[in-house]
Amino acid sequence: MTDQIPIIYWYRQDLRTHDLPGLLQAAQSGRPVLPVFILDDDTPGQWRLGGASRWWLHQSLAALMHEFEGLGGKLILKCGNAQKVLQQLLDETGADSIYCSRSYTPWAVQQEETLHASLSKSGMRFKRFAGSLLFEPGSVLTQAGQPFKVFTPFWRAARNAPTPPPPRSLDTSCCWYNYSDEAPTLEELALLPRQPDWAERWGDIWTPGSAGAERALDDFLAQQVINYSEGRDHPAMNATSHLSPHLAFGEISPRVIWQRALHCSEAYPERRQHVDKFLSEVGWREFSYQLLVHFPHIPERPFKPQFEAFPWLGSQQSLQRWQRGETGYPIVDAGMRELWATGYMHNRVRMVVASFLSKHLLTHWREGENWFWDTLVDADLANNACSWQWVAGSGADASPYFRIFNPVAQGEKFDREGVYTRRWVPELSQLPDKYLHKPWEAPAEVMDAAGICLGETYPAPMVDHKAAREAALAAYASIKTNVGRV
DNA sequence: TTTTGAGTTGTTCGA
DNA sequence: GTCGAACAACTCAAA
Repeated sequence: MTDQIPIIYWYRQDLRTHDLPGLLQAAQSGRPVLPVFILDDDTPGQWRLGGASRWWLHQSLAALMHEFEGLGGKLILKCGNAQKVLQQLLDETGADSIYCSRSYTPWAVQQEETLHASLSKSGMRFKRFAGSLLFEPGSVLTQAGQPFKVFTPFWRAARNAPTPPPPRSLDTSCCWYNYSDEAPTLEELALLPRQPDWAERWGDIWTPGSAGAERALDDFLAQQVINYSEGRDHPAMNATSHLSPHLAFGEISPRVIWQRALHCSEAYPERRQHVDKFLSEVGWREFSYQLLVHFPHIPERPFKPQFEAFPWLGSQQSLQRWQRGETGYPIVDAGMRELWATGYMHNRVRMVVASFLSKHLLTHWREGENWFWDTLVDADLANNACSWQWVAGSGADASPYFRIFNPVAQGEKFDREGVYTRRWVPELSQLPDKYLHKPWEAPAEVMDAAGICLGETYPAPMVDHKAAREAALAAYASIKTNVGRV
């Protein structure tokens, strides 16, 4: 009775049931399907999930388990080395096949290859399906057959490439495998923070899971997208999609985003420019993934090799002030505190704080990358690594070295009324707009009236902008001579 | 092979 | 206050 031999569907980064080709094919086989999620903290090494991501994962798994109940099935949880756990499951259930959604992070690619080799030796089938991206890495190449290193031509080529396949739903008539052996509960995975529970109120801000993701997309395309191109730069405006954590955990398929966004463009031609801008942000995710696949050292080493010689400084103490939002530059501190309080930071502010760490504090971008990895609910290896390298100047298509964000000018330009800054740095809330982004310039009577004492109630700026800028330019100049010699 | 045009997100300076 | 130019070459991608 081969049709009774179960298929294991192995969940990792794509925590949904909709538009998941591997799950669909398993279900269509008519054989019983056993969906399993394995928490593997063994294989990823330094890139095991960070704290904020674990909180999200817990909520997302709860949502996915609920989805399976609605489908009449049950998602099984396991933890440990995924290869061993899967081998055990094959033995226990008599399954002969494992399906999954293909991964692109270097450790996961390695893990899949090892698994593939060992399974094919024992006659088992291991099938990987494309589910996380619009364009498979390697499918969009230059005319010379090379990966793109510049975003604009990459995205132009992608948009001219065959369009991603339309999303496909799961049939309702699936046959699920009845797994009765022991498996940990969600609580036993111990993904939630305790003592202290710093995520206590995150449930008010976020709705992890596919339903929350779909709602975020629909709301965005119905409302915020109308003014996305400009609004997206203003952190107080709530003009962005907030889809990043949903995408990072695959709760929504990028093909669904693509299809609905284009549909929105067709229905409302005046939104087209904004929709295109939004899609190009999704395009940056695609770009980062294809860079990561072709240059797997990107999370650890500079993309531009001359940056190996960059004279990074940065003390543990200054890193800590940046992490805690105590730099004395209000827009930087607002961003770092938003991150700590919510597991998220507005994109514009991410650039400002990243520029500040790497250029004003001359701290290695990997310190920032690690901090973001641990604290962001949308932490994504490809986006995180490529974006940090972009800001630091060592990445592909990077920000030029002389582009050093002025945190005062950025605050005044993008948070003119100070709504964002006052929200996250409340000790400055009484300061007039004119001085909000540079409290050290406020006259004594203004500071008194606002109840602020620099160095006591709010830190004095930890570096002088002008001096820091010049030091950064000098540091960058020092590796340029290296380029000439190579 | 060589040539040519272009490249996410900025800042500062001087007119 | 506003505007344009300089920043500083370099690498990429296509013709």
